[in-house]
Parts: sequence; C-alpha cells; structure tokens
Amino acid sequence: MGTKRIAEVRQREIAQLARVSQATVSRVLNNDPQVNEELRQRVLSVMDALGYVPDARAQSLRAQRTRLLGLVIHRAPSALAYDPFFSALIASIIDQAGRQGYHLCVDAARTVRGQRAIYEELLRTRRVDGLILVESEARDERIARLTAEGFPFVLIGRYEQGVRHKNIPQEEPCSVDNDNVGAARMATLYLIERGCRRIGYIGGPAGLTVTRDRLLGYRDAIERCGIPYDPRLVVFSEFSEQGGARAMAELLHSAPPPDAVLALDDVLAIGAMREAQRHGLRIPEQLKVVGFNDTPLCAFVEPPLTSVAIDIAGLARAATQRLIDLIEGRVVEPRRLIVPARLVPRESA
Amino acid sequence: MGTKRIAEVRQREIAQLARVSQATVSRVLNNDPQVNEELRQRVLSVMDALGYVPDARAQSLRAQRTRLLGLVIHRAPSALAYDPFFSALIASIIDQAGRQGYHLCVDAARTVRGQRAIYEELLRTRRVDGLILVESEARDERIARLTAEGFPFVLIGRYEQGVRHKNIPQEEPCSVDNDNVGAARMATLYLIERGCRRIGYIGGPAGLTVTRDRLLGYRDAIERCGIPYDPRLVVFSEFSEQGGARAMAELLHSAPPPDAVLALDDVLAIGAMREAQRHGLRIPEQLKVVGFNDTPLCAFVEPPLTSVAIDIAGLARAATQRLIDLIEGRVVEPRRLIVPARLVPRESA
DNA sequence: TTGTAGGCGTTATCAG
DNA sequence: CTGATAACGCCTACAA
Repeated sequence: MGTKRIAEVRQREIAQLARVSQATVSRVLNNDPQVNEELRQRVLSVMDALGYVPDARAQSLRAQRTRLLGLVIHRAPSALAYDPFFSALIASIIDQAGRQGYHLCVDAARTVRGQRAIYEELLRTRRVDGLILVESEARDERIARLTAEGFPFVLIGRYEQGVRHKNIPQEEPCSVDNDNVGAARMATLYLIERGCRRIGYIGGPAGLTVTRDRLLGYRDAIERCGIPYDPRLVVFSEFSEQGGARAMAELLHSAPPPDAVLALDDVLAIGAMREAQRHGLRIPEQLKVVGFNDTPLCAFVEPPLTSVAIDIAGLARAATQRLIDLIEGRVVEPRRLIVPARLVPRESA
Repeated sequence: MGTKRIAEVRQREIAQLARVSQATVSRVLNNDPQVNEELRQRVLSVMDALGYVPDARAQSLRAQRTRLLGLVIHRAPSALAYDPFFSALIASIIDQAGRQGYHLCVDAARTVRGQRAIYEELLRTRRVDGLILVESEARDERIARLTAEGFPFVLIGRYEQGVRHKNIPQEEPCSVDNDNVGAARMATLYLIERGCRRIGYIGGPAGLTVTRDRLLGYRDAIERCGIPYDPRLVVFSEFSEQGGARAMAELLHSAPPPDAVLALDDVLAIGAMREAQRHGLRIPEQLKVVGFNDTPLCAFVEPPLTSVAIDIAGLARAATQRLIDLIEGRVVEPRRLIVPARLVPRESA
C-alpha cells in the first residue's frame, strides 16, 4: 500500500524510484510491448508499492475525451423523484457503460433556459464525450445543434422529424425506442384470443405520440381480426387514477359496454378497474383489463393487473452501447432501433 | 452564433481575433477587474461571436478539481431498477449540486471487488472531487481509507463506528441520516393518541440497524405512555408482502391480539393489512396500520395506508451541501446531521 | 494594465 | 529500446 497520499503520486515519482524516465513509466502503463522486461518489472513494482493510479483529469485533457457519458433529463426534480423509470434507466446505463470504462454524469434541466444551460455546460465544455437524451420534444432544437456540431448523441424514445430542408441532407439521429405499435397490437391480440370482442382503449392526452402509436397498434389488431373499429370505444384522458375512472365511466355508457379495456398506463388501468368494480363488474370475468409499464403497483391491486412491460433495461443498454460506438467512431446501423416489449400476465386479463 | 465548430474555439483564437494576448482573454473570462474596459469589450464580443465556452477538461487539470460529485451505489442494477428511493435521491442531489455548478457522476458497484474498483476509479483517479456514500456497511473499510486520504465524503444513512484505536484519534466522518428513532416514536405516539394500547411492531431482519433503531423509538413511545413492553408484540420478518402477512398472522395469535401495527416498510404493512383483512378485521376500526416510506403504493391500497415519509430530498440536499462545503474547505459542524421524518395520515390509521 | 512564460499530469513524437 | 521534449487548454506569477 502507498505511504504517500495518493494525490501526490505521479509518474514522476515512480520514475525517480525506478530510476527510469517518466516516459518509460507512461509506456509501461500503456502496455507498450517494446519496454525491456526488467525495466517493466521495476516500474510495475514501484507503481504497486506506491499505489499509483493515473490522473483522469490529465488523461482527459491529453486524450481530448473524458470517458463520461451525459444523461440529461428535462423534468423538474420533484417530477423525477418517484418515477421508477429513471432508477431503471440510470441503473442500466451505468451497468453497460461501466463494462467499457465509461461513467455516467446525470443532469437535469428544470426550465427551458435550463435545458440550454445544461446543453452548454455538458457539451460545449466538453465535460462529457456524448449525450443520451430522453423525452426529447418534437422538433427539438437541440437535436439539430448536436447534429451540426457532430457531437455524439442518442435519443431514447420517439421523436418527430423536424422541418427538413430539401437541400441540406441531414443525417438521421441515432435513436432507440420501444415498439409502441407492436406492444399495443400484442396486448390487444391477447385480449381477442381470450374471447373479447368489444375492447376499449383508454389513451393519455390525445396529442401525445405514445397515445397515437398505441392506438395504431390497437386498431391494427382488431381490424386484423375482423372486428370493426368503433370510435365510441376510444377515450382520451389525463394520466391519473381519476382520469382512468372517468374514462371507464364513459366507456360503460357506450352501448353495448366493452368486455375489455387496454389502458395506456398502469395508473389509468387501475382507475378504470376500480370504476368498473364500483359498477359491480367482476374482473376478469366480466371485464378484462390490461395496463402498461408493469409498475410495482400491478402486483398490489385487486385483482393483480396484467400489464405490458417496457424493456427499460434493454432500451438503456442499447442506447448506451450505440453512444459508445458513436464516440469511438464505429458505424451505427440502423440509425433507429426498436426494442420489443413483453406482456406480463396477471389476473386482470 | 459560432461559425467554427465549438471544439475548435480556444482562448488562442479569441486572442488573435481580439488582438490581445491569450492571458488577457483568460482574465476577461475570470472577471479580473484590472482589464481595460475597451479590451474587455473587444474580447467579450469576439467570445460571443464565436460562442466560446472554456474547456472543462483543461480547467479540471489546471485547477485540480473537476466540479464533479460521485455517488456510489453498491447494489446490483436489477435491485436498483425499481427503487424509487434512488430516483428521489439522485434528483435532489442533482438539483442541489447544480445550483452551485457541480455535476453528479453516478456509479454502481455490483460486487465487493467492484466496490473496490469503483473506489479506485473515482477517487484515486481524481475523477470526482468528493463522494456521497449510501448504505455503507458497518465498519466499512472504505470509510477508513477515505478518511486517511483526506478525501471529502459524506455518508447518507447510519453507519456503525469501526474499531477505534485509542491512540489514533479519528475524525468523525460527515454523515446525514434520518431520525429513525424519532420517526418510530412519533408514529407510535400517533397510534396511542388514537386510542391504541396493544401496538404490534413488524421489523425487517433482526440484525439491521434500521430495525433496531425504530424498535427503540417504538418502545420509548409506549413506555413513556405507561404501556408495558410486550415482546410477543414484536416480530421480525423479511422485506416482502408475504413476510408482512406471516408476521401479522403471528401477531394475531398473541392473546389478546393487537389493536394496531407499526411496520418497518410499506410493503410489510400492506402484507400485514391484507392478512388482517383475510381474518375478517376491519381497518382502521379494529386494527390500525402504519407503514414507512410513503411509497406510491400507499395511495393505491384499500384502505389507503398511513405512512411515515422519510425526507429523502432533505437528506440528499443536506448531504450534497455538506460535501460541497467539505470540498471547498469550509468547516462542517456538526459532523452528524439528523433529518426528521413526517407522518402522512391516510385512512389506515 | 498587459504580455510572456511556466506548469497542471499525461501521451506521443522524436532522436539517440 | 529509452530519454528528452512538445503538446493538450487553461490559469497565474512575474516582468515589462
């Protein structure tokens, strides 16, 4: 073990004690095959004795890279606080990055100005080698700028193509998304297989891409099975238990009422389920319910909620790997990767 | 807007265009009051035109600090994944750190070897300026080493003092913890106020500090109110819904059965509550239940669960601020800070 | 008040 | 194969 404070052990000190030049120490450190075996051993043993570890700051300056990935979340900390999505995301990114010697720097941008500031602070200061962006907005200004700068970045989640100038060919940004259309189709087919014919769809706010994509999958599934699309079975709602309950109440007034419901979110599904129960319906016998996200809540409600699990770990792993590939100059194809979801059957359907 | 790629704008370029020396550019950047106003303006306008931002890597090397805080989580990513505690923790740290120009680097250590590796990787490489440690184990070897190195760090959560050598006075590590004793006392008193006299305690595994501390608070509260301590009302359990159910079943066999239960954890509390309901007990009329952590689950169970909310944001803020104080050489007193918890009343008690 | 020059710890290019 | 030496971009004595 080192006797000096680690902070004070530099290649210089190693070199002195091993009676070689500092350059040789560097060579040994970088496994230069041309160093004499005896010198190498001498250097290694001194390094070991002093507990030498190279200074990442100096390496960063010299190599012009920090081995740090940035994750920017643009959401207020309070909104972030209890969202398990972020734990899962961060955990998987760290894991994947760590295997390749990268670290993760997480930042949050509270305001729009804050977004800008974060972007400056991480990218332009070259504090990180690349960026993972989540929940980017449609026509996000940052995407164009990052592209223009040639700065490595990967998007998680769907984004909408901005205005494209015909004459300025833009490279498609690298992105990873879950298969919302496919997931909704799968869940709907699952309900149809189990005998449902009038399946309701409870979406989030109507404008959201995720609401639209999953509606597409839902519609595709029923039409594929010869069930006509009935707009009275489609309701949009805010994301809350009350929202789900109201949506359900509305669906129950459509005649004839649905025999199943696909909700965009577990909380919506739970709200819907409870409303149906208040109306005396037994679940799953009289009404089957499927939610989305497979949150811990699912196991705790009565009956336990069948839910579509987004593969967050898969998403994070893929995004991280692609970012590292980008940083290290490898080609990333295809630019857009879709990660499938899976259904977790419980008792509600 | 800059016309060159940002990466290529250094103080050198600014200096050339503004016809001053590079040192002057640096001075302007650092608000040196002695620079001539005209030069300052010239420099500023060139900076602005080129969109100059200083390189954090060079600053880190030069200043010997990175303005990066490290958070090390030693838990498997899968165990981390759906734990809202970490979202909350990370969100609050980022928020507090960001206000002072610091960023957060999150790392996870899967194995014991991994812990060591992370420690090396973050600390000895000087990649971060200080460390926040959570869930440190009793007599954590790392604590001694960090202390010996004089490396700034703050513990979140209780730790046990290691072996102390009488002759080597050790400085108490800086730590922040929630008031487990006080929180349990408060929750117990709340139950007593509401008329309960036979209050059960469902702990986690018996060895855990948190189990012991809260038992202390529980016992203190009842004895203070003249209720004798009855060991038959104290049960230890693993952290799971089944564990809670089993513990409840056991308590119900004690004669006379409890009229309230304090559980170490919301999941345990929910397990207990369900078991009691299966035995036909009405909650809160015949049995009151209080949990810990105020997780999102509380609002979704029937009846909604009264729970003690740990002030994670407060914990994180305090820890972050103390770490920054430590890094910047300010004195931090007291070394050990206790953050109070609060009760969130719902319908179960 | 401004410029010159040295150094932070590393890596990499030269000669020797 | 090894040792000087020059960057990397920034900050800051010290000199002018």
